[in-house]
Amino acid sequence: MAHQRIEFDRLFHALGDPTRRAILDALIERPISVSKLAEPFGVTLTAVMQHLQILENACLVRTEKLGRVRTCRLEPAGFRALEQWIRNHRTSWERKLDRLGEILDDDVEG
Amino acid sequence: MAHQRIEFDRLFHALGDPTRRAILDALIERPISVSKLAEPFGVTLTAVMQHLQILENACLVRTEKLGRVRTCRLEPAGFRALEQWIRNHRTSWERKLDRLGEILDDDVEG
DNA sequence: AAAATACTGAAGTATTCACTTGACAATCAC
DNA sequence: GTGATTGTCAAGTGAATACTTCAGTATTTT
Repeated sequence: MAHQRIEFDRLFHALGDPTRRAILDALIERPISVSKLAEPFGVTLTAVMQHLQILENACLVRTEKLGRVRTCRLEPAGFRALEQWIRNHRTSWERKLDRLGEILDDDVEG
Repeated sequence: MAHQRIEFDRLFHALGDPTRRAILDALIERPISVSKLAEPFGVTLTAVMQHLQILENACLVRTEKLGRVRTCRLEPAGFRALEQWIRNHRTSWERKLDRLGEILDDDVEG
């Protein structure tokens, strides 16, 4: 499924940037405007807007403009997709990884 | 923790490429050599080597050279880190996301 | 209406990315 | 040994990325 692949490309790419993960952490607290969001990071409003667009494309953030203020909040879809991706892969990995874990237990601890 | 941040940068960046995710899927089946791994993808050996290095840096893959053959296999650490990241964030998200879910159930506007 | 606020759009820049080519080991098969 | 196989290294290319600046456009506020 090519469409799914692109979705995960966008999702993982979005999460691969520390500023964007920090934006998500900020949005956990509460929905806030773009400029409030930009304050803590040492970057321009424009840069934050660009990050937000990437986060929106990854379905991790949703924004809504009321008057002149654009309010940003978390969007469940992206997180759910990520969890599902892991769940799907964990099933197949577990077999191999747990077996590998046993092997590793012989050499290393932890 | 700056070190942790870099670790997740590498992890998510590694997962953000479809070829690298396909490499991981291939390695679920069994450990294989670099050239066997390269076959299905329409890219050069060198390209696959570069992907492997990124996957190794993300602790998603481990490789070992015996004779002239380098064998690649899954490495648990990266996957475990990813699961932990989600677990850590899910705790804080759940409150907001579940509440958001309820709100969305009430007033879905197009 | 004039000024301040909050964002938007276009364009530019330096860096990183995914990939290639081509020359060079190292190792195995004969 | 010779030659095929398997991988490695260095350098280059075109596209994407993260960021900037600066000139707008709406929307309050006064």
